[in-house]
Amino acid sequence: MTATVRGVPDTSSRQVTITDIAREAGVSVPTVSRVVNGRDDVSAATREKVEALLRHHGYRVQRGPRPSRAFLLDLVFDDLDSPWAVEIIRGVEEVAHAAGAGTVVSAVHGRSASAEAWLQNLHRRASDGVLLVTSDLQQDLGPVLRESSVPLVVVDPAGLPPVGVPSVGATNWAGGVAAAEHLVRLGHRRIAHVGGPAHLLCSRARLDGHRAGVEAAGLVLQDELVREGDFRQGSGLREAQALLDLPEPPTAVFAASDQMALGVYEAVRRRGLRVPEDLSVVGFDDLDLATWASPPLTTVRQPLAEMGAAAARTLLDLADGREVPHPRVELATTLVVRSSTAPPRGLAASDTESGGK
Amino acid sequence: MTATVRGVPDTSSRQVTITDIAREAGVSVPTVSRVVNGRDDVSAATREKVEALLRHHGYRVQRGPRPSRAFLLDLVFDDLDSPWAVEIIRGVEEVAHAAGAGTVVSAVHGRSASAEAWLQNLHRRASDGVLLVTSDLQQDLGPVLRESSVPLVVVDPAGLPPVGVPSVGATNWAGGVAAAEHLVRLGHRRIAHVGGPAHLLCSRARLDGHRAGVEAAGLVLQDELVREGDFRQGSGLREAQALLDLPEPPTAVFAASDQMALGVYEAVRRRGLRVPEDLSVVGFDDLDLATWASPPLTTVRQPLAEMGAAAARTLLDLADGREVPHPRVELATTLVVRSSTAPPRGLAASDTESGGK
DNA sequence: CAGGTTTCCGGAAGCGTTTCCGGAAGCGGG
DNA sequence: CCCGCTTCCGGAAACGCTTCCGGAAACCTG
Repeated sequence: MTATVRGVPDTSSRQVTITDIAREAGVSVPTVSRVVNGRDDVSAATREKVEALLRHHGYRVQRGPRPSRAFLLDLVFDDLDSPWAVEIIRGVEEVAHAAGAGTVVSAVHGRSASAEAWLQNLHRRASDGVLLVTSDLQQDLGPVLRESSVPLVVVDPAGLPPVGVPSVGATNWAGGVAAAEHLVRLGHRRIAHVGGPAHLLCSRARLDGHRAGVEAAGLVLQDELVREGDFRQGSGLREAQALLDLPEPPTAVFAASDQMALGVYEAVRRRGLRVPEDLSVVGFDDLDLATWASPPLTTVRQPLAEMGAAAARTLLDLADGREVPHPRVELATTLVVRSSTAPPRGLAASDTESGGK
Repeated sequence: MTATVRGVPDTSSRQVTITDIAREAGVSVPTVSRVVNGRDDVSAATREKVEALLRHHGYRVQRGPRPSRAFLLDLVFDDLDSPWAVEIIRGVEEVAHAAGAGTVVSAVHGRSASAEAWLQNLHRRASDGVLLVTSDLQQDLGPVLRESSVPLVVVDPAGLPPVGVPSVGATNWAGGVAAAEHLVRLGHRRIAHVGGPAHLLCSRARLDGHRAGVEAAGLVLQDELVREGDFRQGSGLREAQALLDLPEPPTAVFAASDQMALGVYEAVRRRGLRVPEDLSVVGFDDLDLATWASPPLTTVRQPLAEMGAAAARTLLDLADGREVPHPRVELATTLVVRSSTAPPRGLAASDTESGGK
């Protein structure tokens, strides 16, 4: 099968118009127009005939009025390098699909350079709205999008979203509290934090929650136990190694993402230690991989798909010119206890809280 | 901040036209047209003035000629429930973005019911082409898409793609051989296979490769050691448990996906056994999670992003009416040795091949 | 300053499509 | 056979936009 394949079957000379179709079908131009637009005041016979020709010539409308809506939602990530993203995509896609809209996924790899070009594309395809996900660009793009009057919703805002821009997030702070409380109850006193980039709102909220949960038990979160990562596994490994090198290493680690938690696992493994016997680990997100890590990871569940879905619904409301009742939504996080947390070594399982899901 | 937000700022009465803008700006209609289309034969002052009005009124083209290309690529998955997908998306998005096109991601959850509706959407938005990923729908949709003359490329074909439809895959068979050879060289004799759904081409190829690799060493792959999963973790767990229950359990497992390999990990963990001491495990895909599993997973790398990119390039070629030189492409798989494979218990590390990455 | 070139813009014509309106059939009931 | 009604379709006009072309003004160049 070495035959090559041609893309457009009929590249005769010029795009066909309804005039051509009309002439060939022996009907008038308006009639063809009616068929194309699915009006019902055309006889079955005529419709059949015209439709056949339409299909045969691969007719595509090429001037006429543009539809008021493009039925496209733009979903913009900073990067597409994590299973994280697919959860959001799934939520958005489901809602968009139900509304007959397509989901355009893009990544503004890093810098505004490509963002400029991306904006042009956006404008050309007349997207109905933009969902911006945890992006540093939020600050740069926000105003531009605002001005171009494209509906905008921010998912998991990186900072305070501009006024008038609805956002959907999760209760990061509460999640941090829950994680800390869980570990405290197990008897841990030195609970380290491996956070995300400090300039992100969600990172700060998780850390503050952690601190609050610890302090509620009359403990303090020492500075040496707070490390900054970038949500990726590598940073979890790196920071966990630093923590284990401490003269008095922690007995538990709360990592601000599941991926970093896996990095912590690896640091533990490389030391010949074990989770949770030597170190308890709590993650954040509850991605698929949390269930299937060895051991299954205790983590703070963040309903990513639901967040995407909620954001998409809000965006569709905006695009339709409906009012958005709740410009700021935070969905609840919940602690999911699995097998990566246990009482610290040397402490009898007093009021044990570990165990299966 | 309880203020509601309105989507469309100016819903005065009627959509603004360039005629309105022209009148208000005190210029002619063609001039506004030129500004809108970014022509360069407009003075800076005039352009500025018109652009301001355009923005202010939120002008959107509403008739004129449609662009010949929509600059949209449709990327269709069966389901969006795996980190798998995001790799493909990334590859496609990169190429599409570079070509100024958007990537529309959708999931035809299961059945043709929604596929029908989806096709309608597709047609309405006049997508430039469709990338179909490992879908059972390939058979159903293929012909329909064919007739509607939408360029189509199949990624990781589920079966033999229809003639005339280019496809991009990976050398699944060779990957299976590599995995088996690696395990045989470590001294394994009973190497089980946990495969994907048998009706998928890639599943069959991986199993056949496994068999071939084993037989090349003068061994046979016994039927009891061949299990069928669905590429997801749960099935890996289930099938591995069945294998471990065998009177003479295998000393190594080749799972046809990384996710199933993690399921195998979990089965081993639940038995109180260890990887690789008690069971060597090889996966397939080399997703991110393979690197960060405990222990890091030896796996057959499948260049998913590159596959997506190659498919997208092919699709763009088709959409442009260029000829596609290679209707069928298979990208190379490579074995990545990490720490989940070792010689079987009771066998001295003869010609050891385990070790770090 | 004459002549040529470039820059910038408007009038007119044209694009493919839709909308409006009216007329020709077809049909059943008186 | 006529009447009113519906169904189906065509001519003409309108739609919003683009392209073509020519002319006025500004800007050089010697």
